[in-house]
Amino acid sequence: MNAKKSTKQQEIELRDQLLVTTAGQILLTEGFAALSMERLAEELNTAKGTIYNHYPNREELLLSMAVKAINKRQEMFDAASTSPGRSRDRMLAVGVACEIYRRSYPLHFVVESIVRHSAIWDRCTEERRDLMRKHEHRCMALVAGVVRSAIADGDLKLTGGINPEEMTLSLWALTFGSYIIDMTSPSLKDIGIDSIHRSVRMGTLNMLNGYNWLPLWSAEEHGDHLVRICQTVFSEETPLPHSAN
Amino acid sequence: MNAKKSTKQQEIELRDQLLVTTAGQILLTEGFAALSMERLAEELNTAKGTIYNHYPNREELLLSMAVKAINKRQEMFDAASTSPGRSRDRMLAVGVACEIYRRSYPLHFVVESIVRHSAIWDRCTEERRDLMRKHEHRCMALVAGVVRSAIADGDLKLTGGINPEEMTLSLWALTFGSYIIDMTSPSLKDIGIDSIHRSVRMGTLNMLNGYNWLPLWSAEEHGDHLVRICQTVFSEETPLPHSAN
DNA sequence: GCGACTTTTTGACTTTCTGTCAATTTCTTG
DNA sequence: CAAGAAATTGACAGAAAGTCAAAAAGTCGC
Repeated sequence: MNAKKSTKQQEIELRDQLLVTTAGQILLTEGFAALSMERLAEELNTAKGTIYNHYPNREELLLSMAVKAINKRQEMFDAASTSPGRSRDRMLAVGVACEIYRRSYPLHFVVESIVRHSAIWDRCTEERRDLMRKHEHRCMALVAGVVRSAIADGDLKLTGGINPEEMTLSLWALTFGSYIIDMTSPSLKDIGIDSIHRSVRMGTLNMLNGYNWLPLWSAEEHGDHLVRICQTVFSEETPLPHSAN
Repeated sequence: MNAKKSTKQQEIELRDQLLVTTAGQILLTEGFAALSMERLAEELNTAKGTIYNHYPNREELLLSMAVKAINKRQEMFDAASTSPGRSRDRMLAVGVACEIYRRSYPLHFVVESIVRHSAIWDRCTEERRDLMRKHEHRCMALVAGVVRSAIADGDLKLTGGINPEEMTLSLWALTFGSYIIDMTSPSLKDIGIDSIHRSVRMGTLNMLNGYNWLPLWSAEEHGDHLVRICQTVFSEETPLPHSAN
């Protein structure tokens, strides 16, 4: 066996990439219903059996896409949770990471949410599900770590019998829930919701202030810190469009 | 035509009820994948065509179940948003309504979330989708009304350019998102999340405190008010088990 | 309670997609 | 280049969706 991969191996890997990007394109432009293994085979000009050689079923293909997605998210959370400054700056950086992730990688978000459905999830191999769970727990742990560091620094005291993971969950729920509702309720604009992102920002800002996480910020201060973090921690990412929204 | 419905009409309505409850049972006990029109026909001892006489496809059946569910939710929101006391009590009552709804009507919640999927949603008639949207907007409007009354009473001032609907959305997102994550991430217990409901309660409590919604409450005060509201506004509903969680 | 008309039911049929697998082609390697 | 390994193929079986013409059941005026 060569140090370099054989021609055939390369070809297969190349096709795997093409498979994933094609699936992503179909998903984004034509929706979940349009994504069938038959369609993928046609699109790639191969037989259906070849597609099934790559992934044992449609669900596994989706989950493998989701693992790639959450991997990216974890990377961004990593950068956020180790960024410089006080604990509250790092927590804001996590929020910024979520917003950039949602804005810049819409397919990633769609895939992550599709894969949560039992109809999909239940049909995947335990192996890949475990991989997904590990990433998810790691993301959670990174954020919970920021909460813990805030407590250690004396910037935050949790009351009401809540623990750092539960607090992390409610932040995650607020963000994730907003995006899901936004994605699946196309008529939000009609009822006065201009920007889901502003709603999430203000929701988290006020939740953190409510938890008395020092230093307390006004909406203006929050906005200033947000811009700074975009420029420093995530300067290489696509900048947030309409920073004010 | 009689004032009373003919025997046949009654029979059909009866079967419709049976159809819906059977579908619900399958959904809860065996999951979405097990719910097929063929299976329903077998279960009701009729031909497939008869099932299609009731609903033109599986998706419409699900959406009709979702409309029933959101109808119940709207009823509960109605009771909450017109309950006596200051605005913050009413908002807490909405939170209590969500918790009771989630605990006492698990099928309702499952159906509401299933139906949000584009794979389902897109295949339903515009008519029924509109009905669903109307209910959803009505629920949102009820909660936003509580926010507006708080502003009118001088108990709340919104800053940061946010409007009542956006604030409502973030509360709804926190609650809905938590339940979704709880439902689809079976390993939450492993990472220190004992009670999703406590997490939601503390999250909303602190978000409202952060928005400076008067009167500000401690975790203890919040708990006291919660018990009171369960007993007064929702006394006829199944009481919350493990009130402390 | 009969005959004409309407409504409902039925299940065989078409379609669409999943997933399998034996035969065939292509690739690798000594 | 030959022989064994690996990948590809497409026909096939299976499952479920959704259709529809024929049959059965129900309704109603007389």
